[in-house]
Amino acid sequence: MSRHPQLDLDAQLCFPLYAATRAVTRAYGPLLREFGLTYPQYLTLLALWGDDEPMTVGDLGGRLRLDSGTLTPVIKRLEQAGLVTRQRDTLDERRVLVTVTAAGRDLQDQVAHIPARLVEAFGLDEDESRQLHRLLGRLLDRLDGELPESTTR
Amino acid sequence: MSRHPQLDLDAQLCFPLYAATRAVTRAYGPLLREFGLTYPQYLTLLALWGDDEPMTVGDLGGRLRLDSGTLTPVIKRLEQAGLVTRQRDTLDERRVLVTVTAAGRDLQDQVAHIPARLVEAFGLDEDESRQLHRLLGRLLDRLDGELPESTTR
DNA sequence: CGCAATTCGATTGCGCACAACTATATTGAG
DNA sequence: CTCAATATAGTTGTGCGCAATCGAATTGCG
Repeated sequence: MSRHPQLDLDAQLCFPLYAATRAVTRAYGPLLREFGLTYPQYLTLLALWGDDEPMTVGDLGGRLRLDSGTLTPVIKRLEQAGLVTRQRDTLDERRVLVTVTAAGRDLQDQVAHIPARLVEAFGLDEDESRQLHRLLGRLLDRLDGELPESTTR
Repeated sequence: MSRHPQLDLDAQLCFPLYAATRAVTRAYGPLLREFGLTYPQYLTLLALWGDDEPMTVGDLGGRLRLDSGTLTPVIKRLEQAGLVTRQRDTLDERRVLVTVTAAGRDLQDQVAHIPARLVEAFGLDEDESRQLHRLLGRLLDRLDGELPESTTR
């Protein structure tokens, strides 16, 4: 055993959080695969569907808390799949505007059943889900809150 | 806005979970970097410190819920850093035994202060931490429980 | 206006995750 | 004992995450 009880894997929050996230991502895998999507691609679409378009790469990054190094290739794959378009903003050539295509909008209806499937797989009752959601929100606010949380929302 | 309210990013558990995990990993980054470790490498050491050695690659995978495709390169980097050794089990040549070196054991004392630093950064009180831990545990049990949870624990 | 500072996105490099597959070793049925 | 089935780690290929850097566009100070 470890010389320091606080170093025990299961005694901390970090490992259960890490393992649970990967388990959830794995649970989404087969459902999203049906539509040729990965989990980060799906989240990117959720962000686009839930905001006014077009969004810039920076807007998406602020929403998803991902930088351009991660997002650029993800968006390019969504573009390749015909779900979004990318175009330089003519008013500010530094920006790239991301817009959902008709096919991308249609996908909303096809994936709309997925969240309920996952909630079922999670096996938490409504009260537990709400608590977990609240605690994760507090954690996020505390850890990411000091960052330049975009004022575009 | 989305045509389906259940597709809203923040209304679900999946995105807060995903974002919180990345925020926590980022929070560990600078603290672990001081010792030349990444977060998965740190978790791998925690698993080794917390169990009887030597552990096989499969044992580690069962503990961390990672497969050999992920663990093999992680362990090789820990070996490169002089923190663990790898050797074939002479009794069963399929297995690889991972053992912590003296330097690896010494690292325990140096990182022992890190969990408390993170707990502080999380900004959750004791009760909230316990609740979050419990809920994540339930989620993990439910999602990973059906897998061949190794009997070596 | 002129030019330094800033913004924005893309690029590069590294290290995970994981699926799919391979090679080798062990086990077990007949 | 033989050989098919299984167990185990490693390899390969794809797709994130993120730090660091770059190049181009924009802004703002003097």
